[in-house]
Amino acid sequence: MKYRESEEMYLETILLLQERQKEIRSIDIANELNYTRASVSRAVNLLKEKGYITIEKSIISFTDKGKTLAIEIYERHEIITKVLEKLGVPTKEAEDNACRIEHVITPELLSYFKDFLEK
Amino acid sequence: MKYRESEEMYLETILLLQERQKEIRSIDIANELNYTRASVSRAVNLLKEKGYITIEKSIISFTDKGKTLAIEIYERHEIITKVLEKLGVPTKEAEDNACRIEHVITPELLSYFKDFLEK
DNA sequence: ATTAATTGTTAGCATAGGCTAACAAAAAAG
DNA sequence: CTTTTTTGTTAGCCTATGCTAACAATTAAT
Repeated sequence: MKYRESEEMYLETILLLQERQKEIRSIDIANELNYTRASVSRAVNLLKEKGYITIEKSIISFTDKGKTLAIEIYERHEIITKVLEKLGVPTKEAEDNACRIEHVITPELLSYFKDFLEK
Repeated sequence: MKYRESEEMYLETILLLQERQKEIRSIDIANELNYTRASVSRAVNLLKEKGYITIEKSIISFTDKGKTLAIEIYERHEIITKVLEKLGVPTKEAEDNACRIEHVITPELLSYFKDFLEK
């Protein structure tokens, strides 16, 4: 089973929100992802238990481990988007699909994508 | 939620098996996907209920609807594989990732992929 | 400071889709 | 034609992850 997707989306969303606001709470994530507060509440607690984030007075922050992972996911996203754009896919469509593809590709394919972008 | 993936894998597997043998039973799918007979038993019954296959004396056959869908999925797979190969990804890796990507991309992206292959 | 609004949490439901265990039916072997 | 092996099915467990409903805690407004 691969239930990685949801976790990755949460981490990525937190990273994204960090670029717009300094303090992030569950409600921000809920609004961004269009999930209920209840769903987000549970999810962030799982992220906390896994050591990806800390929560102090409802303010969510990455741990080093979490930040590293989030950045990795985001880079994956960017690389895929760029590759798709190079194939002639309009930005919106590329972004959209990168979001879906980023959770499933192998590290090897990602390497080939990097190679492709470099030449 | 998108629980499409599993269903698509089953349909695709049945199509694949049809190219190697004329009669397909649950056990063949189980062997191919490395699932238990129990899991496959339930899954094929769901496919039957959805009108994608028929089961007569354990022999599984596509309905027209199911066959059409399976072929569509398979074509998606092929197109993605070809695109990846054109980017310099070795066949095995391309196949592997096509298998993962085919369940998540939008129809629009698929169109762009087709365009890309045609020029 | 009370009241009202906004956030967060908890409990519990639902579904998809794997699994094991136990049993039933069908096919193969003797 | 029994016995053994192979298949198929059923029941029920488990996890991830969405949801609603109800309640708690915090923040903002009067």
